[in-house]
Amino acid sequence: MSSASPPKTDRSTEIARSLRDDIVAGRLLVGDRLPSEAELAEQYGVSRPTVREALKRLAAQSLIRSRRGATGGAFVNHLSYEAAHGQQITTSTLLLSMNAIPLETACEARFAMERACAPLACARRTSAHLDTMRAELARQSDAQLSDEAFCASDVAFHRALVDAAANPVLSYQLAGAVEAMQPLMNMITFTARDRARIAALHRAVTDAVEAQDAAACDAALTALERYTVELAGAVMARRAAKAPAQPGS
Amino acid sequence: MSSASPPKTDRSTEIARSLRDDIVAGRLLVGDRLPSEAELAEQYGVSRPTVREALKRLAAQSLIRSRRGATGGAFVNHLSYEAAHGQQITTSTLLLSMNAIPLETACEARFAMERACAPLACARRTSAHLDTMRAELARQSDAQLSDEAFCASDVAFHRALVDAAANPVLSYQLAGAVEAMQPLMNMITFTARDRARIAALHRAVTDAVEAQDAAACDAALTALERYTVELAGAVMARRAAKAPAQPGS
DNA sequence: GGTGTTTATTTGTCAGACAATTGACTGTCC
DNA sequence: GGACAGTCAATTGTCTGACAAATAAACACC
Repeated sequence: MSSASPPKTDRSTEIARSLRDDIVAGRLLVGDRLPSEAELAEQYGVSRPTVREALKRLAAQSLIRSRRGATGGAFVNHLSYEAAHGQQITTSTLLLSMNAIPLETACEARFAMERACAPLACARRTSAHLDTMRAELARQSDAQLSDEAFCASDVAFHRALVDAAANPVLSYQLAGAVEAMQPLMNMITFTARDRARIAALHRAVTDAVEAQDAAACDAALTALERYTVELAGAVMARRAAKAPAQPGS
Repeated sequence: MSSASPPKTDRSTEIARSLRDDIVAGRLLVGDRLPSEAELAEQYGVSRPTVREALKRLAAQSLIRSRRGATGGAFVNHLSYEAAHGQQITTSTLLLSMNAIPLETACEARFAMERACAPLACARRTSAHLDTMRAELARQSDAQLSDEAFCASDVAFHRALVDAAANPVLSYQLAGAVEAMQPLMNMITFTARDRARIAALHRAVTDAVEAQDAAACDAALTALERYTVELAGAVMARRAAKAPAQPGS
């Protein structure tokens, strides 16, 4: 029953999964050195290029890092928040762009999670967080700011809010949600009035966090969500009006 | 300035990044076929194995899929929720296990996000969701259940709760948080009394969802979080007592 | 004892080859 | 003319063997 079935998957995929299981299950610990490519090739009964493809798969997920030289080899990576973060953003961005997700759905998810952070942020915010939020607020009032920079500032503002919750796991999760939406937001051209209103809502959030008023913060975020959806809806409607239903082929 | 600096990264890493950028930026759309490996090798001025390593990196992130045969090749993948999900779980699991995250922090993040789903779940739950939750509740009352199966049922219960919010983006995010914690929870041996109490709290959550009472649901989840942390804390303390501070090397 | 050099090990890359798979083309038979 | 089978070409999957580059340890030399 073991060798009867022709392997449906590639050898390199199998090997990668085998090694990944070893890492996830703790049979290979952080910092451990994997056998050399030649040894792995012999162990699995394949050639070195095949092993290398498997290792590259793991490297793509930041599970291992490779160094060459006498004491080189592949080492089990310490998955930092930063690396996890980066993958989270890539995955979330693609998920959003490839699945025709209504902006409303994405917004809802994002603000739901952000509201989850709010009580913690209110309880634990430091002056550093407040300073960051106020600094971004100031930038957002600058009429010279490009739309892209405005969106970037928006992201920075919300990141500061999330970080104020002082829970790295939450920060990591939210980073994906917030930053993945930036490309979507970048498609919006903001009028001066839009910006003023968004900044005002941001100010309400900041004030609530400073006052450690979780309920007010929640309300401000809810209002911000509603306005964001409204704005985006208007943009989409305008775009749809300009390029009406795909002409049939 | 272009060729002066010796490339610090591998060629295969560069190629992978180049192709990934093409995908993320939309220059390659879902379903598009990439050039064949031989063509890519020529384009980038490298050999085919190097191209293959790059492609394997992208495959590891579910960005492409490969098929062989006359019309085969590498195609830009449609990133399904399922695939994103799987990566999310792997990443989150590793992040939790490798960063010595206090269980309290992980719990806090998870329940914060789950509470974020609660109002939506209350508003939108269908009878199917309620049925699933009640079915898992029934399983959890079975004294014959192993600890692993109990944990698995716990995960299934919370997944049903999250899915009831009817927001796929939220489901995808939460799946990582909930399932990544399962290995941690599996380390806990539950007494009959623990199980009874957890089941009771689950019942309270279910009743609140059925009654569409968001406040009660929030309260029940908060109580559940507190009890989970308490339980885990007791386990950790017992373990620490048995194996006191690492003896110096 | 300190310093510079050699050397062994390991990854990164290349070239060429063959097997396996799969769709498309083609020719035959009804 | 149409259905069916065989052949073919394109492409990925894998192997072999080789060389280059990096790197730390061992070693020779002063």
